[in-house]
This record gives sequence, structure tokens and C-alpha cells, in this order.
Amino acid sequence: MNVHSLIPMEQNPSKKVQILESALELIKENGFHGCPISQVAKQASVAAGSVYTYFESKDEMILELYTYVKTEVAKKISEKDDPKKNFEARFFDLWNNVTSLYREKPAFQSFLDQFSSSPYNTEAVQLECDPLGQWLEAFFKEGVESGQLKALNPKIISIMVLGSLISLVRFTTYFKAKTASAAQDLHLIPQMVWDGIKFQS
Amino acid sequence: MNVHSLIPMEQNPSKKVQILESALELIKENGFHGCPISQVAKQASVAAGSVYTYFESKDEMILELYTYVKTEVAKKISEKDDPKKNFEARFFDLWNNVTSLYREKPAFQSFLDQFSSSPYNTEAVQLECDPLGQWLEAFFKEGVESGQLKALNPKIISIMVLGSLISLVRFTTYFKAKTASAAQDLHLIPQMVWDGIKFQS
Amino acid sequence: MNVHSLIPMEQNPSKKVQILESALELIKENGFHGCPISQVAKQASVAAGSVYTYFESKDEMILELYTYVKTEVAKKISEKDDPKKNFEARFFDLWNNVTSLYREKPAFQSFLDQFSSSPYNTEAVQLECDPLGQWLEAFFKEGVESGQLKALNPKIISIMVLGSLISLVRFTTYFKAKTASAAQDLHLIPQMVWDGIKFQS
Amino acid sequence: MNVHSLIPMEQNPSKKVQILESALELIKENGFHGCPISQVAKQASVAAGSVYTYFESKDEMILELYTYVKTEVAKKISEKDDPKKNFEARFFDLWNNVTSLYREKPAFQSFLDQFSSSPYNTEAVQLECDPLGQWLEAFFKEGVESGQLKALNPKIISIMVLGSLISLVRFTTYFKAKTASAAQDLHLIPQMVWDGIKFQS
DNA sequence: CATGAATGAGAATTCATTCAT
DNA sequence: CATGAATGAATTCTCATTCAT
Repeated sequence: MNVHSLIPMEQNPSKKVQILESALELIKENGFHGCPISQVAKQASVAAGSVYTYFESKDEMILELYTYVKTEVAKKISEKDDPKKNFEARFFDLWNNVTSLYREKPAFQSFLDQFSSSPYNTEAVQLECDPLGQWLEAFFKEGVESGQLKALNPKIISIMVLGSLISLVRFTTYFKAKTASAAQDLHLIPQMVWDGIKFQS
Repeated sequence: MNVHSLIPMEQNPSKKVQILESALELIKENGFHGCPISQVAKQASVAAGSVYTYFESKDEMILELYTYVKTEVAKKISEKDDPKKNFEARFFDLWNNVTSLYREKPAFQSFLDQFSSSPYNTEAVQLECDPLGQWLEAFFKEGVESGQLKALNPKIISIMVLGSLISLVRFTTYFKAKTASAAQDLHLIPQMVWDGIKFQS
Repeated sequence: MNVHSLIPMEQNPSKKVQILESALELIKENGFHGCPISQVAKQASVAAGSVYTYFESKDEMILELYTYVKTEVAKKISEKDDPKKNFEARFFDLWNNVTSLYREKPAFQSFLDQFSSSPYNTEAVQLECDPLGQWLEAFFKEGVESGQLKALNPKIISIMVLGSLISLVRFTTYFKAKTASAAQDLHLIPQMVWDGIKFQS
Repeated sequence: MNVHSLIPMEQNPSKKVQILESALELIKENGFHGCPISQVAKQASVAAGSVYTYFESKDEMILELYTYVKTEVAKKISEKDDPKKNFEARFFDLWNNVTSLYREKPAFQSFLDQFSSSPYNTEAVQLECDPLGQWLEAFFKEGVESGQLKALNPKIISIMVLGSLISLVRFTTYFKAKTASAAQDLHLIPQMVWDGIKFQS
């Protein structure tokens, strides 16, 4: 007698994640140029055709990868925030958490960076649910409302902070040699940023 | 502090520049994906084969384009600096000059942004002559030495300032709608950045 | 002169017919190109793999579909023939019955037309049981033997009649606009054909 | 000193025809299924990519092939018509010319047949310039106006004549064995058709 | 030097078929 | 028997690069 599966499993979620992680790694190493579906599939140990079981097209896969990465980053960053600390401490925690996350998962940073400056990043994409942006905006809103940050639009603060942070990470990731002379002072950047956004009595 | 063109004058210089500008425009519109040599050549009004008279390969062309753009930007930025003004004024001038330049020549910003986050941007590339980086470093060195900026490595200051600036430009370029609500406060960003780097008495 | 269904009744006969009808519809709409098994299965509300329970391969399915359609057509045409009428009336009845059948079931005509001109239609296929051809041959044989048609090989008459008929239906089906000007005269075609085959005293 | 070509030759016409003839042959042998670009190119002794120098896409190639074949057929048929003969003789000449042409160039007949019943044959395609259809219509118009054919729309007559003819050719081409018994009478078909369309005093 | 037709390796995608559940 | 995820060969098409003119 045949046994019918009782577990409705529309798709194998782990295989989908395997494919996404494989694409992520290839994009980090070789850019969008260097991640043909054939390679993605090989690295994920699936057949090339199987990628199309999970994604309508390669573009769709890249877009889902963006959502995936942003969600993962938002999850990890928000988990580590301790709202009981004072805001200044939370800001430096955030800074350190992001830089460590990117150091641990350089593919996250590299992908987000490449995606953001690529034509994939249309306005339509940005208007979709953005858990990372939302969390950051809420975070800085708290700082403004509690009077610890300058009375600015939290989105503006996000832009400035993230810009500095991305710039810093990009430099340290890509150009270890170049910044060697400056490495000792890199930890002063968050202080500069904090000085820029904190409320000046 | 003027920077002279680095484009060698062998061959037909205007045709070479035509090709570079054509590539620049296509990369802005469609990313690295969307600039096949055939298109670049058509837009530059030359034959596809002729591109190989001026560049060894497509990669070589992209790399030369990077040099070209950085040189152009350095030239325009350095030209507009007035060393007779006080440093704070020069800082805000710089900020405005860069943002206007990118507004006038969005292809410059888009290309630099894409290039920087791409695998083209190897350490070897960065170690080559970088007139823009050099000029900025010299600029901030002056600010530090004259006691108007925090006593930090000028390279570090460059990183932070440029990061904020790129982030700002990227947002305003790509996402007009998204930042509409925040648009009125965008001009406050340079002040934040200045507050972050200025010497605090 | 009734023709019985040739579809064997092993397995679930309705599901087999569902699959055939689904393929028929897709071939009418999109040609042989546009009827992947996945679509056929979806339209028949079965799983793709299930098609292979009923047919050895896709080619086998197409060949069975040919048998199915020819059988259906033969059944409907033979049912409506009234041997008690005189032969001329029966000829015009036949003509009208075929044209109405094709108008009601355009997929029948479209499939037969595509199949006939395709490489599926090998000599081997033609030598198999052909209820439609047999019925027509018998019909025209009667006309010849009763002296109402020219004394020709009935197969030859079939060829000429069916050719005109298929040509007519193809034109009216595919090109409504084109024949608009000629539409009023289309009903004269059977008369021309009859004039061509009738015994000339 | 270099010699610039003085002959403006947008494309190599013979190579384009080579490709078309190659596709024609493959479609005759294997149908639309069996003519992948790779095979077409190989048989035409060009690289696969070169096909795209001459045609925008495979579909475009098929459509141009249709135009090519119809034009060739129209040319050959019209060349052999002798307007000085009486109309009945010209009709039998036409019939013989078409059947011999199709016997000499079976790929023409096979392609036209397959194309006509395929989804390529849209109304838009039919509304394009159709030299063969136009020539035939003009031919039969002459017959009607000179009182030698029934007073019908010449398009209608074309439909009937071509239908019989295609049907005949299809049978003789595909099924030599089947019609063996009938072969001796095949030459009587044009007489039947003529009897169907001629003016009956 | 300029041209652009020709090349062919490689990319995205499809789809008939299989097989573990 | 039914399912549909998985497969991978085959297909269409692109594009960097070459080379005869």
C-alpha cells in the first residue's frame, strides 16, 4: 500500500536557502557578472534546472536574495539591541554589531553594497517591505524623541549613519593594505558619527 | 591644486573620450550588465572593432573609465576650492560642489558607486594613482594641521565624509519618492558631518 | 455505418480523455510548440508524471490523439448520414456536417491540419486503421457504383473533396478578415466541388 | 595603403539564402521541431551566432522564409504562364507547373504546408504582401471576366483550386504506398477541378 | 587606422522524463 | 496509481573579440 505524504511541503525550504547562499557567495567573490546559474546550482549541489523550481528567473532570485539578506541582517541587529541601556551605549552597540556582522558575513555586506548601486535597486524594490530600514528608523526616532539626538528626521540620521558605516566597512573589507596606516584610528569613526548626530546642549 | 588630465594623447583623443563617455552613460542607465561593446561603439559612433584600437579589452576600458572619472571629478572639485576662505567655509563649499557635480553628471556618481562595490575594484586598482583621494587627504590634512578638525588621520576623515556624501547622493538619486518626506532636512546632513569632524574646544 | 470508440478502457478512461482534450486545446491555441506536458497536465488537472501512466511518451500521446480525433470525427460524420436520401443530397449533407463539426470543434480541424503536415504523419501512421478515410472511401464508392459520380477511384475523389474542404475551413478559421469580401460566395464552393465529381451525362 | 570597399554590401545575400535554404531543408525533413539554430547553422556552414547577423530571432527567420518561398514559387509559376494560350490550357499548365515545382522542390511544398497550419500563420502574416496569392487571384479573375470560368469571386476559386492541389501533393508526397493503387487516376484530378470551376453553358 | 561580419564559448531558460514518497 | 520535485540535455540568444577588406 502506498503511503501518501501527510506533510504538505510546498517546497523544500532548505534547498531554496542553499541556492540563495550559493548565489550570495558567488556574488561576493565575482560580482553579478560571476554568478551564472550553472555555478550557483553546482555550488548548491542541485541541477541547473532546479533553480527554476524555486525562482521564476535569475532576476527574481536576486531580488529574493535581497529580501533574504535584509531580513537576516535586521533580525541579527535587532536581537542584539538592549533597550534598557542608555541611548549612547545602544548607538555604539549598534555600530559594533553591524561591523562585526559584516566581518563575520562579508557576503552580506558585499551583496547589499553591489545590489544598492546596481540597476536591480529600483524605486519599486525600495518601496517594498524593508525590515532593516524600518528598524533603524524606529531606533533613531527613539533617540530623537528622548532628546538624545538632534531634532532631525530619523530617516536623515539613518542615511548619514549608514553611509559612514558602509563606507567604513567597504574600505576595511576591500582594502586592508591601504588602510593599514589608518587602521589604528578606525575605531574613532563611530565617535565622529555620534558627535555629528548627538544633541548639543 | 589643479589636476591635469591623465588621458594619454596617443591616437585620436576625442574618439577615446567619446567611447568612455558612451560607456559611462550606458553603465549609468543599465549597469555593467547593460553595456555591451556593440552598444558602446554605436553610441560613440564608431565601429565595434575600433574600441579595440583604444583599449586592450573591455575590462581595460572599464578600468580606464575609472581613472577617467576620478580624474575629472578631482579636477572639477579642486578647481572650485578657494584656499583663501576659512576652512569651515571650504568644507561646506566642497560638500556643495560634490553634490552639484553629481547632480549635473549623475553618470559620474553612478559609475563610481557601481565600480567601487564591484569586483573590478581590486586592491591593485586602489593602489594606483588616485588624484581624488589624494586631493581629499591633503584637504583634510590642512584642516587637521590648522587645528580646525579633530586630530585624526585625514584618511579616516575622508572615509567618513565621503561615505555620508555617497550615501546621501545615492538616496537622492535613486529614490526621489522615498525621501520626499525627508527632503526638507537633507541640507542638514553636512552640518551633522561637520559637527562630527570639527575640533571641539 | 457507426464507428465505435477505439480508446481502450484500461485505466481511468475519463482521465485519459481529459489529457487528450487538454493537449488538443493547447495544440489548437499554440501549436505543437506550445503544449508542454506540464501544461497539458495542469489543464487536465493531473500531475505531470501521471501523463506517463496513460502514455509511453509525449510522441505516443500525440499519435493516440490523432487516432482519437479521427475516430471522433468519423463517428459524428457517419452518424449524421442518412442513406435513404439521394446521393447528391447526402453529399451536400456531408459537406455541411463536416464544416459545422469543424466550426463547433475548431480544435479538431486545427489538430488534424497540423498533424497532417507534420513529420508525425509518417506513412506507417497512415497505414494504420483510418476509420474516417475508410468511411469516406465507402461513401464515394457508393456514389460511383450507383452511377451518380464519375467513374473514378473513390480514393481520388476523397482526396479532391477533402482538399477543397480543408482548404475552405482553414481559410475561414484563420482569416476571417481576409475572406470577408469573399464570404458571401463561400457557400458556392460545395457546388463547384459537386460539379467536379458528378457524373456528366 | 588600405583599400576601402567601394561596394556597399549591407549583408552577404548569398549567406542569408544559404541559411534560409538550410532551414527549409531541415523543416522538410524534421518539421519545426527539428530545426534548431545549431543545425541550421551547421548545414549552412556558418557559426550559430551568425544566423543572428541576418535575422533578429528564429521566429523572424521562419517568417522571412515564408516570404522567400512564396516569392520563389510566385516567380516560377508566373514565368511559365503563357497568356497567349486559351484559358483552359493555361489552367492545366498551371496545375502541372505547380505539381512539377513541388515535385522538384518538395521542401517548398512541405514548408508552406506546415507553415500554413502552424501558429506562425497569423492574420497579420497573411495581410502582408502575398505575391503568390495575388498572382493566382489575377489569373482566375481573367478567367471569370473572359467568361470561361463561373462568375464567382476569384478568391473563392483560388481557395478551391489550391485546396485540391495541396491535398493532392500532400498525398503523393507523403504516402506513395497508400496511393499506389490510385496512382493511375491521379491525373484525373485537374479535370475534376476544371469541371468544377468552368463556365457551364 | 576603421570597419563590421563572423565567430563560438557561454548564459538563461525550457521541458520530457524519472522516481522517491 | 498519483504526485510533483528534481534532473540535465538541448535550445535560443548574447557578446567579447578577431580579422579580412
